[in-house]
Amino acid sequence: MATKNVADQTLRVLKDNKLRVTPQRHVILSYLASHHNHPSVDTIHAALSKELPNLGASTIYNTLNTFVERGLVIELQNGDGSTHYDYFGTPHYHAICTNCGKIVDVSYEGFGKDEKEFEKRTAELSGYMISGNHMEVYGLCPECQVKLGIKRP
Amino acid sequence: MATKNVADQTLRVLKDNKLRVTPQRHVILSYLASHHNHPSVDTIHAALSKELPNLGASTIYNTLNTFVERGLVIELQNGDGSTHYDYFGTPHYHAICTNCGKIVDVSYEGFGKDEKEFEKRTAELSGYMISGNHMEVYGLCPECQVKLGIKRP
DNA sequence: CATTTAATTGTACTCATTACTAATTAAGAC
DNA sequence: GTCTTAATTAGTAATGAGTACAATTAAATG
Repeated sequence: MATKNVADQTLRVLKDNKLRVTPQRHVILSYLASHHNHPSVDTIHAALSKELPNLGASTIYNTLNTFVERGLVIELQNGDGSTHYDYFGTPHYHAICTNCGKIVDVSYEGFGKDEKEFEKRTAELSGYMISGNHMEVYGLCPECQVKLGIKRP
Repeated sequence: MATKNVADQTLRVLKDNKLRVTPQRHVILSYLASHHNHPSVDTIHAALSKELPNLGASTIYNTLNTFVERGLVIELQNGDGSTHYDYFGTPHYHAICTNCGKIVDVSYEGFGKDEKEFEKRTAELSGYMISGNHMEVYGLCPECQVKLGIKRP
């Protein structure tokens, strides 16, 4: 059994979600699935304009909003004024640098279980019918600690 | 020992943070400390314009940004396009309704401890020097579940 | 293929937030 | 209390992310 490439995988994801398969959607989702750089709309636009020269910014907004509605992708704010996007393959959360805005994925064995437990507890406490969560941790990334001359205790 | 009122408490908070005490800052912080409605800049402006008729929107933005920098207040997005603010008295997190945007505070015995543990683990995994976090859970609030005719399992 | 229905695009627009500047004011020294 | 000065405020203009809209294009279905 050969390993599926990203294009095949994302094609299947689109079909499974009953989304009409357009080159734009396919390319955007493939970009998100193969990069872990938490791009903004601008970043995506710049990266894909070689592949699809007529790709419009409004299409990217539309497409990403559709993906977010289906839960394929999540939105992140890092304080630079624009929204960043992340394809949500395996359970993880984010550490965001308060100095340079860098976002990294964090996970550990059992995070998925902890997360479910947290959602269940929240449902009991609040009465909300939970559909998802964001966990973000803020701080200085290793590079900025060096750059700012900060010693770790 | 008499219980301090909100105005006295917030005055102390401003002084402790070495912030110059202005009526604007005092009134805005008192509003946040005595309301748990997670207001936007507009909401605050509308609520305080009786008390301070000349209060400018830019002052509210400046003031809130100052408070956020000092960690007195945190920012929240509920998807309506504007930023909401919350005075951070005791450790808690937020449940946000994906239908109406309502934000409620959630906490439980031991949440503060869990939170610290989570930050410590994140520091070890990512190398970040942690200064804070946001935990948010999304779902339908009880009112919207009824409104949308959804049965809870 | 032909039809139907949805997606894309570009432009115009909205509106939250920031930048900038002149006028005002809080805090501390005398 | 008055003075000094450095910070804050308020108003307006500017920015820029994101949305609305209408015409065009393209995917799905049979």
